[in-house]
Amino acid sequence: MPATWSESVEKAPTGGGVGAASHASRTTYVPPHLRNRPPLASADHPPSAAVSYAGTLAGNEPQGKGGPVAGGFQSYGSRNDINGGGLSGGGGSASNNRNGGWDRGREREANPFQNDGVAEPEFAVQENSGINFDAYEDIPVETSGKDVPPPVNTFAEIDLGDALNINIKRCKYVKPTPVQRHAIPISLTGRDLMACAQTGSGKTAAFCFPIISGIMKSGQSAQRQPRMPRMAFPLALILSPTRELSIQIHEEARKFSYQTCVKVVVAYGGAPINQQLRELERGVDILVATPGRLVDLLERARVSLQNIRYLALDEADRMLDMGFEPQIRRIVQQMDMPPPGVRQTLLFSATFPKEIQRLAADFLSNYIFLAVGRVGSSTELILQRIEYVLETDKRSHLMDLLHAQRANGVQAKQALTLVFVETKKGADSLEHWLCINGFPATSIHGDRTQQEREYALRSFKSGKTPILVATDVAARGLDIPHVAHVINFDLPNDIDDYVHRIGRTGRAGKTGLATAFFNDSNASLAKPLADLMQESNQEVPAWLTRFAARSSFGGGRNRRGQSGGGRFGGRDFRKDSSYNRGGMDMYGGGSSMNNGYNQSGGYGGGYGSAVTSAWD
DNA sequence: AAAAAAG
Repeated sequence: MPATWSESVEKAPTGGGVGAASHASRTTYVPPHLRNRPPLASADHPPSAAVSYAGTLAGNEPQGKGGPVAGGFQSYGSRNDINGGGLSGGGGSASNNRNGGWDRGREREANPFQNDGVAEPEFAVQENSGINFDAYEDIPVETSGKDVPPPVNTFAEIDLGDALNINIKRCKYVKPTPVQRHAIPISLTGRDLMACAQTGSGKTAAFCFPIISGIMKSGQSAQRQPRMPRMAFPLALILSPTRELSIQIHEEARKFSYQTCVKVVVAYGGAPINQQLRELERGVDILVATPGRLVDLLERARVSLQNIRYLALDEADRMLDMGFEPQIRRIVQQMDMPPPGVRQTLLFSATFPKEIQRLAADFLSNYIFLAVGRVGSSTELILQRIEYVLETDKRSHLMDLLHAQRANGVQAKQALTLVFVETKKGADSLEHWLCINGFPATSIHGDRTQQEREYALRSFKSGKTPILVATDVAARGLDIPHVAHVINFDLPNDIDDYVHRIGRTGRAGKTGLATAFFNDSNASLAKPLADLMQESNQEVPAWLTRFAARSSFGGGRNRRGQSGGGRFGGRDFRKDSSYNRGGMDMYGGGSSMNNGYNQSGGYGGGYGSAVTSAWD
């Protein structure tokens, strides 16, 4: 067994250990994001790949192609009506209720961009500038549903409004990513949407832009009910499964809505509620929240959902799984929220099992299904290694991996390592063990105080504590730049969780490494894991294949098999006849399947042959 | 059996 990942990385150019060999065999394939990328400094990309692309890299800086963008933003120069609608047109009734006038409110608004690049000076590289957005054209996209609006190619084509366009520019978004190209026009026409999408390519923006734009154009921001001055009436609700993810979405949304009339507030548990209540009292258009705290706020009658026009569920499959479903139903169906068809509902996730799609249909009306991306273009950025490690050997094996990383020297600071364990107790004890052995580690899990959780995440992100031990609280959605290595110290039981965990690395077009410790207790994962690896062009160890054959022999089920390949969720469950009995028209209209079904042209057809994404 | 989400 090759001792370390760094060893295999060093050998990668010539083909060395197992990992390197598997990688070398794939050198001809260049993921779409990386085509035409400028040469990469190998130090920034410890785990592989950079070398392989050197031959095809041309000095083609994406931002140099600013033509369409510059033109796009300027073309909005005459569209004062959009901003005017929000700021002055609606100002009399809406914005004046807050802080005595919109200009005063604006003066007070903290600049959400000011910490960009300051908090992490050593990570000065612009995340976006390395991505060739044009190359995204190759990603397969599938849409279905009635009357799907065509995608756009530039932000300029979309009527988002001046203020939002300026913020898009501030975010250095040059061009819409595939999910944005498709989801934004769909959302702007008011249609409900179920999107299998990739956060790394701008998922948050894909649902935030239409919401912000829609609120601005309506000129109804931050309305208050004079009779109930202490009750907040948000126009949009964004729910997410963890507090940290809600915080992250809030930070993003604040950037997008900077210097607009749109007010974004976040509410989550573990933090003092009084400050959140004060924020809500000052007016809120978009409420980002975790379910528990929102229920609390609803019970206290401090929030009413009666004005909700937009509902977005991030990590929607998680939000609708067993643990969350009752709470979500309570919020969405049993309070005062307008029903489907009145409000607009947007569901986003990378993984969307058919069972969950069926549940989700309860919340949607005549929706469009959208799937973006596939195995070959994302997961291949992550080198997956599975090692057979007995429970008793895990710590010393982990120590070997970390020692090797440390030996890499200076770059080790940037090579953040995220270690997933199964239990909160396990996280605590592993963190403690790492620390007493001289490794700068911290941990995040649900038994730590919210203060500790946020501090741990900050400390990790900044590189101060380059090792983070985490439970699944950190598995989904969190965008942590510079995670070079994800170690599944304990493998999860659900292959979806594995996909989300390893997706914390290899983001924004960078490469990543994912190592997992496998032993007999993970037998049930063998088959789905081997299948997933095969689908993403990873080298599957022979012993794992044997394990998979053995464990699936006894009738071990996995979702991949059930869903007919394509655990990515790349198919609309409405097309599956077993979910569509008796000729019932699941599309919600009078049209036939043929009319209702729309393959977006030019993408070379389906990819039902098992598609997954390591991005969210 | 465990994690997450209210206090």
